[in-house]
Amino acid sequence: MSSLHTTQELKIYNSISGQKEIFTPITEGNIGMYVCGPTVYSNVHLGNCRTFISFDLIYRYLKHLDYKVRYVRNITDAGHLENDADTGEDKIAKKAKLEQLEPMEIVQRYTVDFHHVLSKFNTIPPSIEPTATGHIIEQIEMIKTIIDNGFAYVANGSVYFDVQKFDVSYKYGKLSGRNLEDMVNTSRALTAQDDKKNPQDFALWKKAEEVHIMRWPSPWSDGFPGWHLECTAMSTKYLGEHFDIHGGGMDLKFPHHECEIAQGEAACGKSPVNYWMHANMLTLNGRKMSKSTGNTISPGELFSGENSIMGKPFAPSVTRFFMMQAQYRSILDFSKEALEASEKGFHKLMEALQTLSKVMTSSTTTGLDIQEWRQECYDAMNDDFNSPILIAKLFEAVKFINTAKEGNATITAEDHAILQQTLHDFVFEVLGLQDTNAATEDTSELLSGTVKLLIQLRAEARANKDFATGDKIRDELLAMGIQLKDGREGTTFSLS
RNA sequence: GGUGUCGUGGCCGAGCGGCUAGGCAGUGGUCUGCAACACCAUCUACAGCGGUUCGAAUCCGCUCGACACCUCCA
Repeated sequence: MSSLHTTQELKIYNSISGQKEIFTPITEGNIGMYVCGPTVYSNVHLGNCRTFISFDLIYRYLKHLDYKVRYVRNITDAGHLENDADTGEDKIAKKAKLEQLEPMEIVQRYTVDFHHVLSKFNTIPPSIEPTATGHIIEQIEMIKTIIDNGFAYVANGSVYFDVQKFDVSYKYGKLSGRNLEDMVNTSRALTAQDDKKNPQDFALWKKAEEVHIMRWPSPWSDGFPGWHLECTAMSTKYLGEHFDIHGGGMDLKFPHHECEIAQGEAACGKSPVNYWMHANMLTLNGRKMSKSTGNTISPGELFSGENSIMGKPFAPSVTRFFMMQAQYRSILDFSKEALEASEKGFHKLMEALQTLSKVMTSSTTTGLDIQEWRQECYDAMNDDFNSPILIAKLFEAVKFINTAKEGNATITAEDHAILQQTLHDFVFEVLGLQDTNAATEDTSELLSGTVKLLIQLRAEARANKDFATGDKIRDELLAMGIQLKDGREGTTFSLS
């Protein structure tokens, strides 16, 4: 299927084996992919966004390879506790109390924010976006199965997963490389006074306190489901007991994903996922961005420039490009200098795309083997979605385009078409970038006509050596965000 | 304390046994009335110390340092 695009197979780094593996879907031509979504109790920060942008790249490339992808990303709107002790409070309920709102108002507000921000980053919505509260019945059914299979116990109205017992039959810790014995011996967690038999056990169902508003009836108590269980219930419902790819942020690897594996095996008798993928963290000042420590910057603050770190606004596409310049498994550090570098590079890339349409074709191609270059682009992405290598390749094309424009390289009409198509595919379709300049072309005839008139007036002034007037037009337009560019064939403009 | 990841030129960031990563900044040019924009050229690094090898940033060992997870976090 992918042979249309590439002669090499797609390799994916599988977190559970710790190495790159050739990707083989369970059903040829189809992929089931589940990514853990946000807990909607506050505005998303940029670190959260990186994970979803990383998986957007992956989703886009898989689609580009003509796979039919069912992409499921949940919304956690209940059950995510502040901590694992019995006193642990549901994040959403806590926020609701704080803001004196219904929990569902909290959920709605931050779900809207989440969607709004992700659309700014030009991410494609998932195929299905299920919520935890919409799947209480499925979760209760799954808990019943796990109890029936002997891997969970009821205590005081709550249900806990019996990790010790599970470990005997299936081994707990496969994903995170831990073994239960070590964990028992070295656990830092103080023995919380709760209903659990062992500190490693985790809640499948929690009995709600009297004051707790978020509660649903179940065979064990009025309560709410455990966080880990939500993902298992929803992934099983929409992708089956065994599916291709499960992703999420690196910080979910343990315990969240480890627990998902345990639940899947305990309920269905088999490992739920073939390829585990983890996107790495975005750091700020060398530290993980995190809501709890306050070391964050929000997308809104970044776009508007209203923040103490950056000193100027950065566009969503520039930010996205910045993220694509690092591989999704690497920690990426966020700074003004790094963003500015990406901004310049991004504009250079976009500029070259415009230039390409003006390059004359010839009877031969010299300076770049277009077919080979194209293959190298695919090789980069096939090697575990190595977007930084892809971008390096794109810049090879940029150099070629500029050289060709100067007449120091040539390209045939056929190669020109391939180059244009390939660049378009990778820049817009796969990397998901948006050309801020191109928007001007269709945005407004009015603007473009007006600026052209000013350019003409300026040209006349300059012809009369009235540089003061010419410079005034130039400088004031620049102040408004319109950059005039004096070239050999006259003056053009772009929005900055 | 346990588990794991990582230390690359001024900055960001690929590579992971032999071949220029790339972007930005800097420097030198081209263009321009002056600029800006743009374009061209250039800058040769892999924490330290040992070892394996014909050859190591890349493999092994040790040392130092950083980060993440083990409690909520994408």
